[in-house]
Amino acid sequence: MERQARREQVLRHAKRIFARKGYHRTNVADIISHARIARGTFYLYFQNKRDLFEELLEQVLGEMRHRIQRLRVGAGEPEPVEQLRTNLRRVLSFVLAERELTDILLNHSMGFDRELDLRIDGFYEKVTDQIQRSLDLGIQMNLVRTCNTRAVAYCILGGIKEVVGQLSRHRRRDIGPLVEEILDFGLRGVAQPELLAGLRRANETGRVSFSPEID
Amino acid sequence: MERQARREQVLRHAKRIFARKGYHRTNVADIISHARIARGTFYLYFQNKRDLFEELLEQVLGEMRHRIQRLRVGAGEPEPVEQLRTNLRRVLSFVLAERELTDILLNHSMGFDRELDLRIDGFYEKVTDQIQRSLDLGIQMNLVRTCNTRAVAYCILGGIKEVVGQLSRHRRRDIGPLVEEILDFGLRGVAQPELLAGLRRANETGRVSFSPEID
Amino acid sequence: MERQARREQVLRHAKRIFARKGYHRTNVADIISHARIARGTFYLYFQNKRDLFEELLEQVLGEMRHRIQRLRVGAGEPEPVEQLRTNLRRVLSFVLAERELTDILLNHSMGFDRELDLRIDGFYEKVTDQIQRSLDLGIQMNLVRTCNTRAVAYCILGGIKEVVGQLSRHRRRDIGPLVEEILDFGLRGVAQPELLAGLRRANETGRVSFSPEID
Amino acid sequence: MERQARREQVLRHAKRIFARKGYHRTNVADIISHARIARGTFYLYFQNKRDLFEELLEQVLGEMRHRIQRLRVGAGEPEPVEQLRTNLRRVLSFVLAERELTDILLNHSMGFDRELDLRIDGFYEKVTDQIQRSLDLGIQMNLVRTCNTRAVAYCILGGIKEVVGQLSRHRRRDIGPLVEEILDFGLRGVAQPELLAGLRRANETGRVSFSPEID
DNA sequence: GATGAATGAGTCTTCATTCAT
DNA sequence: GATGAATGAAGACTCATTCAT
Repeated sequence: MERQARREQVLRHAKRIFARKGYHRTNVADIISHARIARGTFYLYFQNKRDLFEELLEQVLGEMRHRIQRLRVGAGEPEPVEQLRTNLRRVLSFVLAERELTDILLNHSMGFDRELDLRIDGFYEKVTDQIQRSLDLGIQMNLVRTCNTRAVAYCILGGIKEVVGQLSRHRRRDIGPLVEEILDFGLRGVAQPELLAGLRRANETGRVSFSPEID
Repeated sequence: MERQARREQVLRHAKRIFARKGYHRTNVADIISHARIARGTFYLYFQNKRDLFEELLEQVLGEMRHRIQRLRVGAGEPEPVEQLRTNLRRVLSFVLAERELTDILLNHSMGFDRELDLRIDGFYEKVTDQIQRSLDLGIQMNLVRTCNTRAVAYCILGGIKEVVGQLSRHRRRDIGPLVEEILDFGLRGVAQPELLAGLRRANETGRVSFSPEID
Repeated sequence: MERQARREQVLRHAKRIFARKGYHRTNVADIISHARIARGTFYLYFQNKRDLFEELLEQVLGEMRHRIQRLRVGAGEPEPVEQLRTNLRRVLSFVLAERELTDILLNHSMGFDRELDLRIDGFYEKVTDQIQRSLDLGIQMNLVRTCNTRAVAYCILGGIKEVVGQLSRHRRRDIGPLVEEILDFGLRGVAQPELLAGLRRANETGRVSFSPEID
Repeated sequence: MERQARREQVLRHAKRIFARKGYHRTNVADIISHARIARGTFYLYFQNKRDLFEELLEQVLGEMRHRIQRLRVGAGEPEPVEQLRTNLRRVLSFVLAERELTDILLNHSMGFDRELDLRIDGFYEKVTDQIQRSLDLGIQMNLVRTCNTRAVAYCILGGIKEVVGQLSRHRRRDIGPLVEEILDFGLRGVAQPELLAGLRRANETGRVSFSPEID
């Protein structure tokens, strides 16, 4: 367990430096000097620099995968919009809490090595799939207008990436309004026109909702 | 002229390699071996690798800046939506025509050196400003619903970046439907709810329009 | 301390090579192969080749500055001639002891880079000033004939440089007679004619002296 | 002859640049840009950079050899001191007239390649021999005191080199006094003590002389 | 002859990784 | 386990020289 603590100490420092300078401009000397360990010690805990980076990347991806949950339909499940909101909120919270980590994923994405690049690509591909499936489901449920769900999924993914990327770079405390803003924009973008009439921002809660009965 | 032709030959090859392998994994040896020139020849035309890359980057940014035009309001000017469509179409056409070049900007963005990173950031910042100003204008004209225009501008920018990024990587011939899809999504996301009733995709043209008279 | 020892090992080898081949014909490969260290190791101890050379140069200049002492006049101080003799002896001893080092200063002087060239120039300028001041003092004390002390100072400096340069290149054990020869030549060149009658080489000691009472 | 004119044009420019920056810091680009000829043209007139330099060096050495004439003893020949004076005057005149050329020899001496270095060494060796022979002759003629003529020859050579080196770097118009100063210093340094009484500087001419009849 | 684009050997420098202590 | 000195492969850049036009 001592070992694990040590690893984490180094990871903590490396994370900060990678976020600040990017993968290529960060060298092992930077990491060990900040972590206050010897050169050799570094290689006692990590196979190499790429390995350390991979681990950090896996942390972000893992946490992100965990926080982005597939929409569930069924009795007892929250409304779809509510599930989207929760997903978004979880993602943005993570960004806020681990700004450096997410900055690595979002602002220094790509250009490491073939395998890591593919892993990031794969992650985004998965998320896109999930968004697309949700849209397809929405169409089936007659909540979403018919559209090229792949293209729209990319739009949605991109929008979130961008907002999240900005969030990871700039100081910001309260994500609530931001979540609503994104959700609002996205939902309006895909909603069935018929539902749009009922879609408005409830003044009291500032929340987007499709539930006319709440209104 | 001879000189310029040579430069362009090298740029052409370098472009392809940068797009394929990214900035850091590409070395001068790669470039010269593909361009079939000697090491010294490279330095006859470019100060160094970074310089060559900067030139390519400037090509993309310059062309993009040129193709993204500010919305003009006034008699004789096309409808705002039409102007958006034209911008989008011009951007996507460029991506299709110069897939490798745009891939550099979109998929290998960031992590070069401080200055180039800033230049890319600056470009996106400018585009975001432009989107935001358009939204603000739209609100004034009562075409756009009130919203946090900065946040929404990021969503829109991100959506376009993502679609464009995908486009630069995958083969695709016809951008028409894609343009409409993005436009549709984005317009619905920001439009005044009152206008949404009149907004639909005309079956014949496949075009989004706010003009109820077309209907 | 280990570090310092290593540095000195490299300096020792570099010194020999610089002395043999000169600065420009010596490359880092030469140095590391003689010092039997790896390329990287070299840069562990020195920023670059120029840096290493600068250090050697500074060693010579420092030691030379240290060994050339300003003439002191006053009760209890040795006779001026004796002080000159001691200076000269100290300089020549150093040359003999550190033939390679002084060879660098004397036979490969100039042509490195602007800054190092200036440093050597500056050193010689300082020495010339010192010689000139001694001559001026000698004139005041009526030991030295009136003359253009600047020009004569250059003659003296040049004479010493040349002898010393030869000494650094050729094998020679005993500097005593050489010191006397230079001193004799120089003193006769500048002495007040009135004193010259009393100036002769004492047969027993082989030493030049202005002290008539010894006679 | 056209060819020769061209060569000299290039030599003239190269001379200036070599004098200013030294051999190693001067590159072919410098030379051709100043001489306003194409790269290839350079190699039409000179085998290579080293060759061009060698030619300049040979110019200085040749001219110097020519201006330094062996002392002649015999009826109808000028006095030895007068011959020394003439030699010195000729050397210094050349320095003044061809400052850049002599600067190359004197201030950037050594460190080119083995062969050129040896050639310069050889030149100085010859001059030293000549000085030594003159001293030996002087001893025979009872004009010069007994001394280590080799060592003294180096002193004299060095003195002249230094003065000449300074002269080549700094602006100076009138060499007359300088010649006398050096001559005075050198002659006093080696003269038979008996002659020193008669040696003084004639006020009117400023010239050193051993001729008591002038007095 | 003249040109200047092209060449590639030579050099320096960096930095991730290893290994003896 | 920890250390940090040592390594050497990898890569960038320069510049004297050649050669096709």
